[in-house]
Amino acid sequence: MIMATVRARPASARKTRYASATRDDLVRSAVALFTTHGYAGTSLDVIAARARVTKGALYHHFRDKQDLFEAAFSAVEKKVYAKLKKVLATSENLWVKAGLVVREYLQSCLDPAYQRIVIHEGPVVMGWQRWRDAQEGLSFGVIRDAIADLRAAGGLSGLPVEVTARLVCGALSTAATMIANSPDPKRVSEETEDAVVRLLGLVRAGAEAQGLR
Amino acid sequence: MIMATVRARPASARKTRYASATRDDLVRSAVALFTTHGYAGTSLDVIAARARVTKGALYHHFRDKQDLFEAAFSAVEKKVYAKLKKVLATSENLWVKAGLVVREYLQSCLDPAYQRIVIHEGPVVMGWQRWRDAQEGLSFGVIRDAIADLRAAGGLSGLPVEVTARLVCGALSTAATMIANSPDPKRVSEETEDAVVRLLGLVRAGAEAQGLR
DNA sequence: GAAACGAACATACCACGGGTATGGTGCGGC
DNA sequence: GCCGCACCATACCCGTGGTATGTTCGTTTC
Repeated sequence: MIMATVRARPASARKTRYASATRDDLVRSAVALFTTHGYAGTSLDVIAARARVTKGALYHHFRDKQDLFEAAFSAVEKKVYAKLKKVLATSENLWVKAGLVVREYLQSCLDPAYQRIVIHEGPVVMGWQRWRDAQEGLSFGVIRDAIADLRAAGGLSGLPVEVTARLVCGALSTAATMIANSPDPKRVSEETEDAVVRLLGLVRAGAEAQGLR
Repeated sequence: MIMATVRARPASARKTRYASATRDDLVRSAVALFTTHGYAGTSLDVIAARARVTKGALYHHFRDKQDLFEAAFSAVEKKVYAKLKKVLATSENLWVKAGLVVREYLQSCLDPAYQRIVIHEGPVVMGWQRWRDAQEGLSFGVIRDAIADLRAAGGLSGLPVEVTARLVCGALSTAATMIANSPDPKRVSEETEDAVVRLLGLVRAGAEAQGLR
């Protein structure tokens, strides 16, 4: 029984020392499957199969299913973070910049992966505390900083920054969910942006009127 | 082998024809366990045991685990709905009433059961669409109506009601989650209410300033 | 009034999926 | 050249959702 080297690997046997590549494959596979079928609806065997490995490899790189989920979470979050950071680099008027960040974040929230993994299943799978901490230095940090700038510039007298940022994020993610699940995303999207811009305008008008008095 | 009537029932054998009571027991048990251990972390056997029955009884009253979850969801939602309805019955100034509703909803969101079952796990377990529909006639309906009144009264020029209501709910539920998971709920709660009231004030000021022009 | 019927459960069993224990293989270090 | 470890596959265990079937007892029907 010689049969040479053709072991019954999941196909296209990877040689060796490609550990990080394997890890990335697993994360990509997890992101795709968690996005379409959810955390509970995706088995580890299927994730591993899509990455052309077995559960053994998976458990070599990750402690458990939750650990893999967190890796997928981070991967998705980092992309959005990069986009927001780029928008924030433009040096316009603070209020204008706030509008841009809001617009960009709304757009990011439309990504199915971000929506399901980060917004919806994140707090359930990871637990809210851990979910919050994981976002601290990423997309949420950007939004919080924007609001802090706004406050420092004089508007928003005495508004607690952290809390307000959370409120804004909550509202926006809800909005994005609404858009994504709408039968007519185009229309709802415009309506939502309109509403957000209007509200932002009202707050600005209120802040200025109050500031003048 | 006579042994009389003493069957090995899960203790305290219920006679018969107490079907609705059994159902309620199961729902109460589910609410309690889902609240503390989450949907995935709670087995049907444990739920049944707490209700002093077996899985057989559970599957007689509910199609599957998800069906039981929805029953628990409805039970929790109805309580909050009743409270909101009561607050809305007071006939004060519309803006004052809006403030009261916001305050009451925030308070309701602090209930661990409402927080975990309705806000967090609801959309994940039931799917967002179904979750949205299930809330339509309950707590969300109350908030949407309040905003509709506000708009009809002249303020909030041309704001889309449905969308705005979703934004408000999203922000408030996020706020409540933040409060509940804070190491110092008392302080964060006050801070949050302060922020919400301030923002509401800003919007009102903006609306009035804009309305005067 | 007893036989038939069905609601309201209990019991026994299966399949699937997360997790573990163990085995194998090739590369780097000495 | 052999040792050890990273890297991964295979085999297995067990908790859990779901199903199929059995059992009891009140209600109905003739």
